[in-house]
Amino acid sequence: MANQPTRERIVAEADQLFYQQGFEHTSFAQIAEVLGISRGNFYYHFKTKDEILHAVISHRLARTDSMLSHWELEGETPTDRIRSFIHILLTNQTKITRYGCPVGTLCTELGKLDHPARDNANELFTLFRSWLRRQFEQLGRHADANELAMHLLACSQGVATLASAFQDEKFLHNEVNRLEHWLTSITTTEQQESR
Amino acid sequence: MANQPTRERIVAEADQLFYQQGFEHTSFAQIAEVLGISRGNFYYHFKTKDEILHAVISHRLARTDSMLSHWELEGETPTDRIRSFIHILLTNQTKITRYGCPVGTLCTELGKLDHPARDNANELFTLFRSWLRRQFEQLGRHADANELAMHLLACSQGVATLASAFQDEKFLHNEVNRLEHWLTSITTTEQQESR
DNA sequence: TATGGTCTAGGTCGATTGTCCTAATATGAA
DNA sequence: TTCATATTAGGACAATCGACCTAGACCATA
Repeated sequence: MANQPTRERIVAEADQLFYQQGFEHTSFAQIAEVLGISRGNFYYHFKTKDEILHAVISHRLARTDSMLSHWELEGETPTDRIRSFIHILLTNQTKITRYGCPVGTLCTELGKLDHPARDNANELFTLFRSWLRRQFEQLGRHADANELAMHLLACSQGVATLASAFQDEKFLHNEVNRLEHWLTSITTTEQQESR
Repeated sequence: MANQPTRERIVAEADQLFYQQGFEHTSFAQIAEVLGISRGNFYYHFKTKDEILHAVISHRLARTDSMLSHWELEGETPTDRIRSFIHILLTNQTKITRYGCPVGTLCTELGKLDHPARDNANELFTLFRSWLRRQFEQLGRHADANELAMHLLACSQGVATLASAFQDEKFLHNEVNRLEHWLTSITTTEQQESR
């Protein structure tokens, strides 16, 4: 049977390093060195680097999926749930300020590399997008739910990029406040319209 | 004397390839092949790859600076000038949909590589930021000019990232319309407040 | 025609990359 | 214990990377 610990350790470390240094810039030698295992050992668990990338993306997809489900159970109203999304910017503010958004930077890199796993990585975006769209629909915004979801996704994406470039956590907080106000205005507008 | 054409051709081609494929993923061999010159010829004009990167960034800085000056002369009101900024998303929509924002993707990559030229590349952001801040100040928004500039920068940044990930030009147009409405609301709000 | 500086071509270097191979070790069932 | 399987270690491979070097072509001026 597969030795899960080692395989999982590889995926977990590759996940971190791909995020912090980028996929291409991270080598087998480095992952092996950090984990304290030999380079050759890799090819028992993964035959190619792309296989590791695929495993990392799958891992992220699963983790994201469970996080969204958790938000679904935790938040009482759609507004609360959308707020949960906005607040990942605060939860991960240190890492985001250093390395940007894990989803956006990976998709951008794979896009430039014209890598086959690009569509796979984009699924991460789609996961958030579909979830957010559903929340906006539950808010009564059936007509423009998709547009609102994409807008919120784009905003948080830009916030992460600039916060990372300027290493500015204060800016990040400002934009989170702005997004919260926007979310409130969306909600109240909807309530007014639905009356 | 220096043979400017060859050096300029190297910078121009490296500029394109760094944008389309990323800095690290672009090799000397490829640039040389595209230009039809020998690899060794590079090292007469540039001693290291970082020198080429530096030249590319300087080239972009100069071009951006002249573009901003042009907008300054062309636009009659601050609102018109800010609109010019928003409209680069339309002007370069094809490239942005394919490769994302040239500034954002470069800064993100250099950040992950922990490259010394990172601060240099961030100057591109600062150039836009300062220019936008000045426009908002001329709009009377002295208190939050910097915040508004950062916000607009972040929005267009996020739009470029998502338009690239989803290869969606329609979304890009939607967001440009949204930004234009936002700009109008900013202007009218200011006029109301200043009365 | 000479001369000296500018520019180019092509080969070579060590280091690193992803990949592969084989031998050794660990593990667990018979 | 015995043996098959699962797992690991470490060396070797070709390819590619950035970098360097040298010989020669080009070109202007004297």
